[in-house]
This record gives sequence, C-alpha cells and structure tokens, in this order.
Amino acid sequence: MRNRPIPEATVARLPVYLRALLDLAEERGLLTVSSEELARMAGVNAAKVRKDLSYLGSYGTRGVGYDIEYLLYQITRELGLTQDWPAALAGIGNLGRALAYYKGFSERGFRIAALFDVDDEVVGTEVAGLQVRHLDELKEAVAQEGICIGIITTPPHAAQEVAERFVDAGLKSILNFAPAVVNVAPDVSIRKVDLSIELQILSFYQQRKQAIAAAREANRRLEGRLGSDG
Amino acid sequence: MRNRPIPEATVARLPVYLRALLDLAEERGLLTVSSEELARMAGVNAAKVRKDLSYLGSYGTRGVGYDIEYLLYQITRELGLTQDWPAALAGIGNLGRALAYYKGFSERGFRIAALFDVDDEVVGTEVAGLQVRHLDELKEAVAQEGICIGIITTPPHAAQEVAERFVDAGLKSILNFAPAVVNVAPDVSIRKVDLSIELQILSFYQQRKQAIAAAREANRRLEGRLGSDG
DNA sequence: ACGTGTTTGTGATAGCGGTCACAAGCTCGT
DNA sequence: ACGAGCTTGTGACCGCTATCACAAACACGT
Repeated sequence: MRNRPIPEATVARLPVYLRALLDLAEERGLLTVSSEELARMAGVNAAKVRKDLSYLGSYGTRGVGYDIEYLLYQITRELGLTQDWPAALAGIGNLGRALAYYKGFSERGFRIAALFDVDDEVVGTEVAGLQVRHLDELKEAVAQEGICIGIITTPPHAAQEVAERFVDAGLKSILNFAPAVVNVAPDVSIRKVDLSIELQILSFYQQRKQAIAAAREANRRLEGRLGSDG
Repeated sequence: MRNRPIPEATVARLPVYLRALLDLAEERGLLTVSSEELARMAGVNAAKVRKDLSYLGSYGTRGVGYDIEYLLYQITRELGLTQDWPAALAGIGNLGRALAYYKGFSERGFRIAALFDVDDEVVGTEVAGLQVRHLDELKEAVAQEGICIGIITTPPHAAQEVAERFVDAGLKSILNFAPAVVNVAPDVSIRKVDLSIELQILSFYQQRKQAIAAAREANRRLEGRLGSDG
C-alpha cells in the first residue's frame, strides 16, 4: 500500500491534517493522536484518515495512535513543504493586492516573490513591499527569483494569455483566480479558485431549500384546510 | 432522467456553462451551440456537457444543438439566479476588504449587503460604500437586509464562532475563506475556499514532477556512463 | 505471562462520476 | 419524399472514492 501512488482526494486532505497536527503540537503539546480525534478536527471520517495516512506508510501504533511529530514530518515532506516555493502574481487589482498582503501564504514556505501587471499606471508602484513589474519581464524574474508557481488575478479576458506566458517562462504550477476557463498542456498543473462559482453553487442549494420549505408550507395549509373541512 | 436530482458535480459545472453561454450570446450573438463547442469553452468532455444538460430536461435539438437563450434561462432559473442574494461578510481584513470591493460578486445577483467585524478600530469605518457594523448587530441586519448568505473572512480561530452566529441568525449558506475547519448542522450548506491548501496541492505535484525529472536525469547519466564503459 | 481494552491497517463493498459508443431524431438539399 | 450528414440523449462500463467491518497488533494492569 505504501508504495502505491497517492490518490488526488488524499492529497487534497493532507494539508487539512497538517493544520490539525500543527494545532495539536503547538497549542496543546500532545505527542500522539488517534485517527478518531484527527478525523474530528479535520471534519472527516476516521477510516478515511487511516487510509489516507496509510498511503504515506504505516506510521501509527495500534492501541496508541499516531506520533504527531513524526506524522508532521512525513506530511510536510510528502507535500514538498520542506523547501520554499516562490510565486509570481499577475494582475494587481483588488484581489491581487489582497493576496500580495495576505499572511496566510508565507506561512508554509509560500512566498510571493514578484508582482506583475501590464497597466502603466500600476507598473512601477510598490505593493506589499514589492515593486510591480511589467509582465514582459516575467522570464528574467522567474530565473532570477527561482519562481515555481504562477498566480493569476487578472480580469477574465487576460487569464488565458497570462497562463500561456507563465508556461512559456517555464512554470508548471498555476493557481487561477480569474473567472475564466484556462487551458494548458497536460504537464502543467492548474487549479482554479472561483468565488462567483462557489456562490452560485450555494445559491442552487439555498433555492432548493426554499422551494422545499415553500412546498411543505403549502402542503401544511392544504392539509389544514382539508382537516377543517372533514 | 429530467426528474432525477441534479448531481453535485453537475451543479458545480452549471456556472461554467452559464459563463460560456453568456459569452456566446453577448459577444458573438449566436443563437445555438453544440455540446462540442460548449465543452471546448468549458474545458470539459462533450458527453459530460450533454449529460449535465439532460438533467435540466431535453432542451437540445438533434442535428442542430442547444438554443442559447433558452439554455441561459433554464440554467439561470435552476441556479436560483433570477432573484438576488444579499450576503453578509464578516472579518474586514485584507481579504475581506478585497471581496467587499470585488466586482465579480455583484455580477450575477450577489451583493454584499453588510460588513461585520468585532475590532473597535474597524467597526464604524466605511469600506466599499458600507459602514462596518459590529457582529452583535448581525441578527437585525439579516432581517433588515434580507441576507441569505454569510461569508467568513476572519482569522482561523474566529471562523467557527462566526459560522455559529451566522447559523443562529438564520443563514443556511456559508462561504468560508478562513483556513480552518468549520462544522455546521447538516441543513446548512458550507463551502470552503482555501488558498493555502490549493498551493500545497500544487506543491505536491510540483515536487513530484521535480523528483521524476531528477530521477530521469540521474538515469540518463547512469546509462550514459554504462554506454561509454561497455 | 496473560487477558483486556484500544487503535491501526486493510479487504470488501457500494455508490458516484467520467467516458464511450450508438441509436434516435433533426435539418437540409435534391 | 427521401437519403445524407449532424447532433443529441442515454445505456453500459470502468475507475475512483467513501464507508464498513474486522483481524492484527500494541499497551497496560495484575
């Protein structure tokens, strides 16, 4: 089992476990944790936790649980968080600025190392301690700063072109915040974060809840009338 | 088929189709579109598009394609975008401010109707044309503004409590940007957007790519040496 | 040394989601 | 009126994911 490739779904949960483990280690100073406790903290099923961790190897002790320090080390290593990952951010609008200032990135070795835009009004200004550069300088900056990850916070119509420039500059990992579909070669990883889509999904289920509530209400009234009639 | 419940995966893709269809209607003024073209624009498989749309009912014409206007109407209706959805945003930090200013929200009937915080330095200030209110005023604001959706952009340790306050105020849909696991009752929809997790997932695959490249390189050298030796 | 209680690791199973392939059905030209 | 050429709608299949259930293995008290 421990030599099989790690499933995507598991990879997506490892950061959640990592966070929970850091909490246990730093805040509470505990040494071991059971799959049940970890599952509770991560908001998932205990069996899922065990199966996920088993892909990393068998680092638990039956009857005891998992050694927190060791697990932290293994997950950190597996996620590649032992090195730091300089990132380039293209598109210095509201969202781009917020991300440039965002502390959450720098936490785990992610560091926004360069900012890019194409607007002459923005290029040259300083944001979050970095000088905004023109997108044309991307290649040099990537080489110079050792940039590995590209983040897109441009308007939608520019997203595809920026992605292509990122790929052209040698980046293989892209995080897209622009509300647009971006196509890249299969050897490039791309993940999207789309606020508007998330809201629309919530809207769908919210509407369904309201429709069900309305139907239940109508039914209740109808039955009430029938009851008083009978 | 058209009366079966719509799968979650399909719901998550409807907004993508919607965007593509708006593009086709507004930018190019087309009347019909084939599943293949729509699939290309949405970055998915054509069969998947057809199956997804078939859940809404059979609105296509064989040999021709789908009527864009009609499809737009159906998807809009199904996603509940015919009404607008006022949202509350709690946590006025960098990210909260950026979202408050973000234009992408207001596009499809989503409107940030109230901002909340607990910090006295922030409460009372004006952000994006709205006065930041204290979280204690949540209930009144929800009733007053007809708020349906809660957005969490607080630091992680405050996320769970804010979520509970949202639920307590009657909200059934929550979007969580805080890097923390939030548990709510099963009748409440919660979706999370976690920038740090996305980066860690990218990091995992990036590292694997580098490891594979390194192994390939080592192998090439080894074979080269063996070749010259033999 | 041994039994009891606990927790892991994993085979088995069920369900969901993606893809293929093709029949059904439409339009249009002749 | 009819055949050619498309495109939809969907049954069938396959792989991935989640969950269950239980044997294996450990610690600890006596």
